[in-house]
Amino acid sequence: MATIKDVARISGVSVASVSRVLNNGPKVSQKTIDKVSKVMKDLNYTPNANARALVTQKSTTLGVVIPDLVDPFFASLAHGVEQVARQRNRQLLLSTGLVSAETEMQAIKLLIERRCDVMVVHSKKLPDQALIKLATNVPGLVLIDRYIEEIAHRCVWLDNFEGGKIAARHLLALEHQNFACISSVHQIDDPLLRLQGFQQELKCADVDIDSDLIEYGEPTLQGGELATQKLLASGKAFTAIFVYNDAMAIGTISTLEDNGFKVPSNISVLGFDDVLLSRYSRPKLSTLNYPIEEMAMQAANIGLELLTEQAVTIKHKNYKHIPRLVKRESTSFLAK
Amino acid sequence: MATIKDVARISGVSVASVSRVLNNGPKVSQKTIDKVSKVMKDLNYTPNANARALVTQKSTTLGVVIPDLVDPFFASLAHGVEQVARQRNRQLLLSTGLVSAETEMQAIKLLIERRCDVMVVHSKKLPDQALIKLATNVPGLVLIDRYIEEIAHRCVWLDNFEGGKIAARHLLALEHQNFACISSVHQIDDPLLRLQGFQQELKCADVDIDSDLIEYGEPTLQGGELATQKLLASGKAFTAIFVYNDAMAIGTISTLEDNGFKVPSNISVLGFDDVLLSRYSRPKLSTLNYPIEEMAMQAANIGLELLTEQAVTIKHKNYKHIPRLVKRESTSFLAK
DNA sequence: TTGAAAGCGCTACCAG
DNA sequence: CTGGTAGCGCTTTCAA
Repeated sequence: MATIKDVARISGVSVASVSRVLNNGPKVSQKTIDKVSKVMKDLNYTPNANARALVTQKSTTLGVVIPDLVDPFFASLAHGVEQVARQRNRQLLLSTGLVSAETEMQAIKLLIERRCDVMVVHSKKLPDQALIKLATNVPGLVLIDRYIEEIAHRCVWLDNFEGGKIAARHLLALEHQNFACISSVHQIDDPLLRLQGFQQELKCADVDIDSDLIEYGEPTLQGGELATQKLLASGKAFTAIFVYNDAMAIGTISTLEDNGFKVPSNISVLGFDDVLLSRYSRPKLSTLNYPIEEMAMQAANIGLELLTEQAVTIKHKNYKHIPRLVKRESTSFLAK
Repeated sequence: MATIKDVARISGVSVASVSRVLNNGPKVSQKTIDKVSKVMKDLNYTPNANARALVTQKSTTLGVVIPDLVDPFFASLAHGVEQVARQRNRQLLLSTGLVSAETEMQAIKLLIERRCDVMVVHSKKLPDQALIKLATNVPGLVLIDRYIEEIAHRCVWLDNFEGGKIAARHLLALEHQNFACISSVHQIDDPLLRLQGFQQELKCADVDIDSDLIEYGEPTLQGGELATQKLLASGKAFTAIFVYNDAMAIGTISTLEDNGFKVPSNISVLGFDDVLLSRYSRPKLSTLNYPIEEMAMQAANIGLELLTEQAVTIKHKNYKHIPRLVKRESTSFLAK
């Protein structure tokens, strides 16, 4: 592969001049530009980004750390970051495979080795302190879907608790009184917060939720089906159900209909996330929109800003997002 | 950020020695190892991958070029490559945003600038010659979902024509005689090939397909709905329909049911791709499995191999894949 | 077992 | 406007 030296030698100028035309540097004669450009083309010369990064001490990459690429939710997150990367002329570095604190740390380390200075990190397992320390080392590190007080200005997150409350309000407004809930077994705060918000709002309306009508499952279609079967097996009646995410909610609808219930005329089902799936289900799923793509874009932009601004000026900004209710077909007024 | 020099200075050894412990180099005393390791930890030293790549002239990245990350099909492709990357200790470099020959080329160029030597490329717009030339410059470039005779040993692709035939055989075996087709408006070969295969196999059974019953649309839910409406508007009868992909097929089912048809009892619907969606629809979609994730893994592995083996030995391998019929609920025997 | 030094490809500074 | 050159952080001979 041709180097800058080859180009210099063949076009009969110094490497400095070649470098100048490469970077549209100031003060280069048109003659030199033409000559060098031609040789570059002839040689099929491609500048070495690693060498450039080494000498300029600045990165042209944008990192993103997510558990998985196959989950549409994280794909959207990555997509958001990717858009910013393209727009800002950076290359996307993706690190995945996170199931533990170790792999999360490993993924971040890999990015640091590449001297990636801006990264959007989705971490649920690393302790606060580890993340805080990392943040001091990586100027453009931004956390997504997580809130840590000490680095609040670098956290873009969704208020899950409020999400639960919004869900409750919607179902209450539809005059439901008998609720069930399906939550996720996963060891992260999100499901817990959603459930707590839901219950708190219910309590405000003097409604309680029978503990037999709270079930847990894997956050998948099958998880939703299983949990719903358990709910049904309890023999207790309910007319509305708040489900941890859309995939589970679709499993729930499926199981409900297999058991002779109509959604929403007999039972209303409310999901969470508003992934593509929710628009494809029949009935179309009512859900809470989790604006993950925009959040990811915002996070990436914040990371980029962090590099330039003196962090102080934005230290006290708040990047909390509130999910938005999307009424579609799976929730309706309680039938009298 | 601490460099190897810092580590050397503080631990009182040469940079050469530090480099040796970094690379588990041969012939380093345990004493040196311990001393240096401690300093590295104290300094929170992280080796600079760019500098390493520069001097060793070898990359530790794995590139992937896809149009988009939000399309689950491409997310699966990226996921496949990502798994190989992790497994082989490489970092994933993702380039997206492809709608034209220019952007496809640009995406690939970006990877080359980073001196990425192995890449899985999904390109539909670049001409054969451009790709062939690229392949000679990038040792580990592998094409996915595309077949080019001259570099056949570096193409991992699906036989779409055969897919169409399999679809026809399935529907014929179910005793259908009156067919409709929904294809994609996109300017790529895939939809055309699928349609041709479908028609050819039909012809073998002496069945023809009315040209009014071939419609085109965007390869999305809405595209499927629109195309189906047009089909219905033609007023011609059909009992089975072969749709370009799963998203469209779900749109088709939706529209059919809105118009009083039952799937599959009145009309059978067959999709293509077998994306996650197909398992979430009701009725569950019968479709042709496109093993994109495994294909992506294979492509990545081939790229890696290309780096080591003398290309000759594998020059004549064939990486054609045949889609596999997945019978679920949306196709059934013709009702008498 | 260790260190000195050359150099990977490039940028940026300083002279001219 | 151009060339010479130091050096980014690292690996890898070659000597010691």
